[in-house]
Amino acid sequence: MKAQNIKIAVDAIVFGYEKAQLYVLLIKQKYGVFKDTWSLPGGFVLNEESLTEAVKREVREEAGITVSYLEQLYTFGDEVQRDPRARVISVAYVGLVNPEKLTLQADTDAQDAQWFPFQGLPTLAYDHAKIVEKAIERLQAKLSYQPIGFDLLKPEFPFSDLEQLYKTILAKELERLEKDLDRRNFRKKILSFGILEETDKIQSIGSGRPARLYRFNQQKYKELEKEGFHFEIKFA
Amino acid sequence: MKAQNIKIAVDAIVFGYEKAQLYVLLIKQKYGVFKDTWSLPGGFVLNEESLTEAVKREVREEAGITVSYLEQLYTFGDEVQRDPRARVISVAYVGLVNPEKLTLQADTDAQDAQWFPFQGLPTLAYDHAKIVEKAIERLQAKLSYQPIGFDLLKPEFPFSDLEQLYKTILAKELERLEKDLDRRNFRKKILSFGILEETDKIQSIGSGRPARLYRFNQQKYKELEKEGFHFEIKFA
DNA sequence: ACAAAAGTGTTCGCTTTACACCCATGT
DNA sequence: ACATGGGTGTAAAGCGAACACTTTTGT
Repeated sequence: MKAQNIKIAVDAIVFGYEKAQLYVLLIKQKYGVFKDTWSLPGGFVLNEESLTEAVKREVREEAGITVSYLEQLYTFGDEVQRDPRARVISVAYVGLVNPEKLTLQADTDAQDAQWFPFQGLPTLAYDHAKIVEKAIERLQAKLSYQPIGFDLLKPEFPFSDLEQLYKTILAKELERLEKDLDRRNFRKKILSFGILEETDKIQSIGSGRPARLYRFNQQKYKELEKEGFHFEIKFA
Repeated sequence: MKAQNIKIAVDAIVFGYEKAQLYVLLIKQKYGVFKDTWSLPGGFVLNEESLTEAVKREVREEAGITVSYLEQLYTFGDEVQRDPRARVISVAYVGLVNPEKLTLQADTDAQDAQWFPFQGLPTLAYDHAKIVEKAIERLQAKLSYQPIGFDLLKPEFPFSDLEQLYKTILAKELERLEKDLDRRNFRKKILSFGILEETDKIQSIGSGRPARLYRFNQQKYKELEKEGFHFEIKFA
């Protein structure tokens, strides 16, 4: 039996959200067959680091960004051919960042990192299109049964932002079902969970009545979860 | 930068079900530090095979079994230390087999393969206990939103078998909620999906009224799925 | 005053739940 | 005849869906 000659890499698909737009972080490749092609941040795992460490390191090195949520997505092991001399297996992660980090510093190597609107991604290197597809499915699914939307918002946000986030990310789904999020029902539902606390801040943007800001209470959520509570927002 | 020295392996957690019992397939290790310890079937991925091929091959070689359902579970990459000379990353898969395959042939290397009742697993090698834990969570979760229970039953089965399967696998969950599956409601629900077809066979086992056999119509399910149908059985 | 966004309750229909008796066979 | 498991309907409650007007600010 020949010695195993497979390399292991990680790839990150990092989502950001701002002003009713979902963004994906991409890196321009500098070398190799895919030179000047956009790709997801990622790279080979070092011998001494864990997989999540590797992902975080790559995202930091390539874009100067720290994610606020990270979750393993899937391991793509059948077709990736990154390096002609060796087979590569890639463990893909989904990351979320809050809007403060959406502006990229031009430090380090970050010149070639850029946020792209999810609608309107360029052609991607390797099999990254497949990863993106799986990632958006996961994001959409998780949005309906886990409170991860908050990781894409500022720590304190008006209710309408949360609502708009759901509308944006689930747009395709809602369209297919010919449904729309009902503002009142959505708010009622979320508030009934008791995982949001209202701050005493009120924010006014342009015209219209100013909005009260809310904060997600992670701790409260974890408590409730232990008691058997399930976050769930349905669209049927 | 030192050359990457990480090996990639696959592990399979294969579930079987029979007579209100959930089983897990285990292999007795023949060599190494874990000699004579039970472990999940698995091993290193060959250079030329895909991950799923690797899993299927290992399960075949080590237990002479072919699974009827296979799904990637998770990639465990942070702590596995299988071989003292190299780090090992393991991609775990969940497999399901129907009851016909629950009797192991004594051919090939299968002498050291054995089905263990899920309640009552021995101490496992490596980090396999962690894999088992994640796998049962996945199995329980999927049971409620995907029609995978059928892969654990014979192609034609009485309704009570399906019901008992759910009761068995979700026992912990039902206990925690102090709920029980209602026979009538369960049946009504499942039948309302229109993914079961009744056969004209009637099966009599011991005493009691004989039961009509049903068959899962995979094709019908796929059609419905395309139209936006979601299989779902709740326990709240 | 008007435009723009935030905030708020009620009714209706459907889905889920709870619940008990008869049926067909083996012994 | 009795024991065993299979098969069936209905009523009440709870939840999700639909829906419109008032409030507060900017211009």
